[in-house]
Amino acid sequence: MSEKISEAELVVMEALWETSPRTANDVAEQVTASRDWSLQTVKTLLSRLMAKDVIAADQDGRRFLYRPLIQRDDYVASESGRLVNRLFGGRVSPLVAQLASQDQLSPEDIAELEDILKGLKP
Amino acid sequence: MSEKISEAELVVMEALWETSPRTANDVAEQVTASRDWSLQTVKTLLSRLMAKDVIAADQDGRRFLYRPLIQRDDYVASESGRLVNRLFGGRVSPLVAQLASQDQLSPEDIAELEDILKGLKP
DNA sequence: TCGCATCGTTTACATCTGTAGTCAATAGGC
DNA sequence: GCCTATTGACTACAGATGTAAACGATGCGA
Repeated sequence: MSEKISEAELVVMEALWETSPRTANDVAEQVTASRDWSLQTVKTLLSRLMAKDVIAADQDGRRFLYRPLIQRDDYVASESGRLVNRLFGGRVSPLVAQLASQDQLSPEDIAELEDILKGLKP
Repeated sequence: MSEKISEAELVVMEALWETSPRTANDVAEQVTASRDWSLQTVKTLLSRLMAKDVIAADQDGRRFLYRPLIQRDDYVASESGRLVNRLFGGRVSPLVAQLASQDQLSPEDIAELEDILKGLKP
């Protein structure tokens, strides 16, 4: 569901998922802390996200307050699913095996994975 | 390491990872089984992959035999890592939790995950 | 009330991507 | 030896993306 969110647009979405509703300036301020973008760039990205119907804006006097229309969880789920399908034929365990072999699994990850599995087993 | 591989280019890479070295026609034949592309399109994608230095071609008479320069495992590892970093702050378990909550975990996945964890525990 | 600061909107432009046609070299058949 | 089919190279072009300047409305302070 909903159009593809590009890399740059995602940065803006993250800001909105973190706090919303908020103004364009407010978003830009947070975003430019990590990316060296101009205010105009952030505004363009907000427009494009509006066009893609993944955010909405409510007028507040002369400005707009932007808020996400899709949940981060939903986005993350669909992206994760896409990756698993694209690279692992839809199987999750090869992905984890891959990450494990890269030492990307922290002890906390391991403990939490055990809990997850326990929860799925009963 | 190495340039970004686009979605369409990845389809061609998959064909080369599966069998290589092979000719452009050979690749195209396999690829067009799943995508409705012309031979020219596949050749263009091969050129771009060459430009990105992720494949190489060895002359064989009047034609070329193409082969990957990067391993599928390496690509998959870096893409997986990118996703985990981008969406889960580098933590793997939230990703699995996410997939689990979407019922994307098959019983085989669960069994294999248990094995993976067992292997990491001793 | 008048100019300026502030927003959002429109326009711009280079690059990347998807998709493919055309061209030029060349090798093999007749 | 000449024509044709094959093959890689070059060119094309529309849409997406990254990045941003210019423009236009409008409300606020003087």
